[in-house]
Amino acid sequence: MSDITINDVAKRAGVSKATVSRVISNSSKVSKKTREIVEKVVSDLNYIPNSAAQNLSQNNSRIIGIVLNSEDLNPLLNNTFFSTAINAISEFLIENKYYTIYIHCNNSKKEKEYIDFLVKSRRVDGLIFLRNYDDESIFNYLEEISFPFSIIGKPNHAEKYLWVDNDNIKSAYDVTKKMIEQNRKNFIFIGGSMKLNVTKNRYTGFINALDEYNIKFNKEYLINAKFNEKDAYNKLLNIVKQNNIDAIFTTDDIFAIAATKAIESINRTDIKVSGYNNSFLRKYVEKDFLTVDINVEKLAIEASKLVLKKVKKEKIEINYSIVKSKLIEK
Amino acid sequence: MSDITINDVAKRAGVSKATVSRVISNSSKVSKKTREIVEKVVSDLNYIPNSAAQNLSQNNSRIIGIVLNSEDLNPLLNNTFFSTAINAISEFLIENKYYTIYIHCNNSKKEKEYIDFLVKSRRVDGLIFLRNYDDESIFNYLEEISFPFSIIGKPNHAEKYLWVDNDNIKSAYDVTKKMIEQNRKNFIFIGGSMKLNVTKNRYTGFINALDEYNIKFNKEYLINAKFNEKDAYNKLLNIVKQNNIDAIFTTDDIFAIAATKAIESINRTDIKVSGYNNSFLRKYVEKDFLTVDINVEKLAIEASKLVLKKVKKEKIEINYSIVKSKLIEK
DNA sequence: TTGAAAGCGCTAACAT
DNA sequence: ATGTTAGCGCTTTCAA
Repeated sequence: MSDITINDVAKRAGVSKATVSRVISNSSKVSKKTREIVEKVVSDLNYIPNSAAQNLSQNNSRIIGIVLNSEDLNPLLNNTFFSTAINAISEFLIENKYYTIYIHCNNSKKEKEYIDFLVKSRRVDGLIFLRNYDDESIFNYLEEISFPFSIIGKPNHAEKYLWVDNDNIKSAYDVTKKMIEQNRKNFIFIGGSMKLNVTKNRYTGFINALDEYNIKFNKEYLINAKFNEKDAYNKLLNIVKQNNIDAIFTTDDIFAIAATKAIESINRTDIKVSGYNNSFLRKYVEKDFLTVDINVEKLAIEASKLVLKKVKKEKIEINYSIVKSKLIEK
Repeated sequence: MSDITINDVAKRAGVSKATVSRVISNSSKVSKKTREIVEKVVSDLNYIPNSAAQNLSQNNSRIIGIVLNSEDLNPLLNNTFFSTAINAISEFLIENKYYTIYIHCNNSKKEKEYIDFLVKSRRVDGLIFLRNYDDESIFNYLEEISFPFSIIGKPNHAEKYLWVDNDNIKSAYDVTKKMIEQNRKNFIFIGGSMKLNVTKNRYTGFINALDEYNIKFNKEYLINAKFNEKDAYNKLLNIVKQNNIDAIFTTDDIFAIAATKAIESINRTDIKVSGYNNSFLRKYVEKDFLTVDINVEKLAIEASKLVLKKVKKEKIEINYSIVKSKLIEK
């Protein structure tokens, strides 16, 4: 490695390193002539500034951390959410001269410690949380030390933080309404833990639609399942067998697929099913179902924009961004 | 933000910052007493060293870059390879006090430029390439400037670089042999581009097994497909319909699924199918097929180990690592 | 418009 | 065993 420094450039160009710095940062008043000379040398020597030196003197890192808690990993592996989000974020940030560091907290207890280390060592300028958790203490902490971060998924204290999300109440309402209009009345609801806002909100939208049509929902048909196929499958099968079910609303295509296979296994393909995420997995079941495209790219980019604004201390008019989701029928 | 520095700690502990530095780096001889005093202050003030300053004076970054070329993105999205690899790498590296930066080259032409920037700006100490490409000029360049990197997937110039891979020739041989032993003779081979070493090697192993049993392979049954279901599906269907096929060897579960659906559609489920990657997608087809678990975690970790050794200038006995894959039958 | 010089927070060689 | 000091490579004030 040659390791050209600003001094080499300065010497060769016959100027001071301050001038080179000015040309590099593309700012301050430098005469056109000087600029051209310096630029020529920079290009000849293929000079690229040492980032550690820049970071030290500017007290930043130009790195945004993407944080994933390991509890989220399993569901995400069955999903393109993770890859899509990371790719979208990194693509967006790199256009803005920021890099993305990826932190996977494989140990929930260590999360605070990890993040504290990152923040205090100034290794990152900001953070993006891939998910909202029930426990928001880490958000609270970061807010206290006024460290920039944004969250994908509306947090409980939505007014305090920067976040992006779909309107889950509305999308669930729309999906449910669609099924009701197809003469469905006897619903099962399958979702993840009710501790997750996403489950709560979709449940709310679901109930709203039923209320509007004066359909009442039997709480015994509310299934909170683990994110693996078998769990939802088994619970569901019991209910369907013994009851007059004609529709199954689920909060994830994974559940929807489980549901589809369950009803196929007992030849009840007349039952309507809906899911979320517009997963490519839908290709792998015979019977298609309703789903919702949550637009992960957009969520990722909006979250990046928000945290970047905060980092750059730009004015933030609205502390959140609602990304439109889309009902997919075929 | 308080931004405690080494000076604050030194002052408070009544020692010089050199001593604090020694305590931090946990090295040199510091008296037990002094160490305890300093450690107390460090913990009281919750001091964490500024990474930019450390990086600048040590001329490193403690960051390893994971590079993905966008050409690879599409196939990877249908796969857990990407998420699994990134998570395994980052988990391993963080235990070794390294961070992972993720670079997605959305523009192949810019790859060299991006990487050059990362390297020259000293933003990364090493790189891990998630895939091997036919064009190895970037590897060649990095080798010339002796910048540490490793590759997941055996490169053409295997002796020159650090890499990890499975023994694809052997695994393909094993799979094929297994099918032959089940009295299969008339094979179709479906793989990606023959420019990819992985395709070439699996094809070689496939042919080796056939040769051993004196079965000859009709080259017209060699399908090089794009990584989307339809492509393989259509080509395949034509061949199967008109010929006496009894087995389909494929280099990816995605292809295997396409194949399975194709043969199901014409009621030829008597045909044996094999794939690669032990994908969770297998759950979503009726008829199961043979597959190979390539052990992505291990590949990722071995690649991390190799590049880390290079970064730390440790002696590297063998420049590659062959990770055992596993034939999965049910 | 340009340069000199201080300083960012740390490490490491040297001295004691 | 500990302190002094000179960098690391940049940015940024201040002066000219």
